[in-house]
Amino acid sequence: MSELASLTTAWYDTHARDLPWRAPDVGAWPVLVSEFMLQQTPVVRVLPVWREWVARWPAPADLAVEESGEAIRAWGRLGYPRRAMRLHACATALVERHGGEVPRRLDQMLALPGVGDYTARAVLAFAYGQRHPVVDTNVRRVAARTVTGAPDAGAATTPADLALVESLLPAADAAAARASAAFMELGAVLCTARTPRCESCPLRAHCKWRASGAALPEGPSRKPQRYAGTDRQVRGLLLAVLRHAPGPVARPALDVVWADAVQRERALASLLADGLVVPHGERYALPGTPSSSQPV
DNA sequence: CATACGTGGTA
DNA sequence: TTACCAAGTAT
Repeated sequence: MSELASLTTAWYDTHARDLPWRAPDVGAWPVLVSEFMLQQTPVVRVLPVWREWVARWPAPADLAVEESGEAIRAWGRLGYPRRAMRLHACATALVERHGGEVPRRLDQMLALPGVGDYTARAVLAFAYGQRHPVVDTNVRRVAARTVTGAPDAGAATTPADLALVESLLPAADAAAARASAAFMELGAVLCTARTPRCESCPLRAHCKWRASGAALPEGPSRKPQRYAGTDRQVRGLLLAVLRHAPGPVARPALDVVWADAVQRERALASLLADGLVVPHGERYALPGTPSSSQPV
């Protein structure tokens, strides 16, 4: 089964995108930062923010001494700002538990805030060259199409997915880590969800899905992902106001972002519950924002 | 196991 | 223009 890995790795050797977190001298912390940012956010939007973060906070300890509100502000418009909070909490945990280093053990990685099955293995593979099944949406799609012939993977990552991908990896650590990057790249660049470029694929002669006609799914393969009118949108609007404010913000400045007061209050309450926003008397701010005598 | 959680580009 | 989709995690 290593045929798929060797073909994909050979393709990767000549076609990989030149992404900065893949440079050989990049440490485990910048790799970890990239993985947090890449959770559900496209590469092109991550690039500028990642550069800013690793220049500003080159080690976990540099971020850990900041207020979490600084992380939220620097997160910009990457989306899912809870990731910024978790990355800040992760930096703190790295300082407290691991001397400011990124650990090399899977169980220690999985115990970190915001680090799940994918991120833990991705960092160990890409930063430390370890052999782990690195299973993201790209890899699951590539495996589903080539191996099982399905047009897409199931809704969630299963232990069977991990086992299947693990069985595809070369035995040696470094080769396995490179194959993991190669499978992801293949899914991101060629074996895409909507417009696969099978003509250019190094696996075209081995792909069960292509052999059966490579038919794309009829309707939506996943549940519809609404945004307009949801609490998520309202949270985003509220947080955008606070990100751009120099200090605590009074109610009227928040009220203007959404007409429905019930939904607005619910969104603000959830931001407070998440710790993304903290009260300053009658006003609100990102965590760690100094109180100002000049109401905004 | 399903659901909540941002944002913007592309077809 | 609507709708899909993008290197997931926590609950």
